[in-house]
Amino acid sequence: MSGIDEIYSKLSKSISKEEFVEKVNEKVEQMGGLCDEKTAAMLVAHDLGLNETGSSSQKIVDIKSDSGNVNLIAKVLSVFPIREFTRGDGTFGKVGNLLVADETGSIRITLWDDKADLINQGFIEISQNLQISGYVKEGYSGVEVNVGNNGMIAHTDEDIQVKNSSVKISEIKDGMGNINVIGRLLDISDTRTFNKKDGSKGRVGNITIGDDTGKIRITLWDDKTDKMTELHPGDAVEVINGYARENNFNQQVEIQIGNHGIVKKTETSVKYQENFTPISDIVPGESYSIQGSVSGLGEIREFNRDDGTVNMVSNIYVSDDTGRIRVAMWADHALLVDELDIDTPIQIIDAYAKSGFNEDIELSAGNRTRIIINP
DNA sequence: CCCCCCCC
Repeated sequence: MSGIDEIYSKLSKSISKEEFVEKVNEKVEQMGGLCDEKTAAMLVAHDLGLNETGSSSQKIVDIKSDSGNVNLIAKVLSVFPIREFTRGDGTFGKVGNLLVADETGSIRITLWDDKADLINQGFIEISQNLQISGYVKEGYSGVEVNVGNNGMIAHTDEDIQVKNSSVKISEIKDGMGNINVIGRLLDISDTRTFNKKDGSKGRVGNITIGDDTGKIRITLWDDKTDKMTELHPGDAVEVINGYARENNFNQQVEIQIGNHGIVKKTETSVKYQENFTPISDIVPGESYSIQGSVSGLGEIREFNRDDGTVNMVSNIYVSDDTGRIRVAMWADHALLVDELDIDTPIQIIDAYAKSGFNEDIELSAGNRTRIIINP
């Protein structure tokens, strides 16, 4: 082993002796015994992106598509679920992705097979600091670092300052963590209480924010719901360290604010423009916002739901240049008919479209819908 | 981890 000791001495900051020796032995085997240990050690160092002067870590901003093998130290911002696939030769493969960042930027990491398994094994989690060795490739969404058999993922104690940049709402995808975003507060829900699995009471509430790229629902849990009483529609709101999840309710991606997340008022100015859909473009199965004027008014009706509770509904019609649609206004919204006349300008924001009475398309204005009269 | 899409 003396041949490899000399090489290892320059890499000792980046990899344990044990792991290095293991990789050297694997390399010798891979080469069918055609190279000696020292050569194998040099190849392993090369695979790991560690050159022999021992200067190891590359900054993310410097990683380019032709960087070859690289070694970087970065913080995990997001962990994406593993996918399994079948290769052309019939064997199974696994692939997983991370988003990591250092003080110079962020980059996507693609993990293959055993390395992808590290995600499921809980070895890789959001906010961890990792040392990563892999090879750079131009991926689907830009330059990424691939970590396969010859690569390495290790925990590191090194302190990493992450470039703290906020994202636009349209960039937020399922699975993202450490999300910082600024938006205009559009809507605040009531706080609901519910029973947790362990029998204790939980609290949950929602706000909706928008920026110039879209809008997104934010879910606040437990103590974080207290913050909602301090916020008002129109406020500029900053989210720090949220995480994105697709809800299992209507498959929309939302920002979750857990223990480590923050929501607060900020003085930044935020542009938001509601995106209204022409009435003739509405198809069932999605939420829409429309703007037009009242062209029909119904009565408030009370009814009993299957579970015995009483609810009320009123129906109105709204017209724009392209068409006319029925809008069912549920619960408190039903009372608005008393404030409406024919031709009253109105905006119905975030109402669900479905096929209703007589198979006509109608909008359902429930408790996630905002209705603005005389906007 | 929780939730309207219900009426005639």
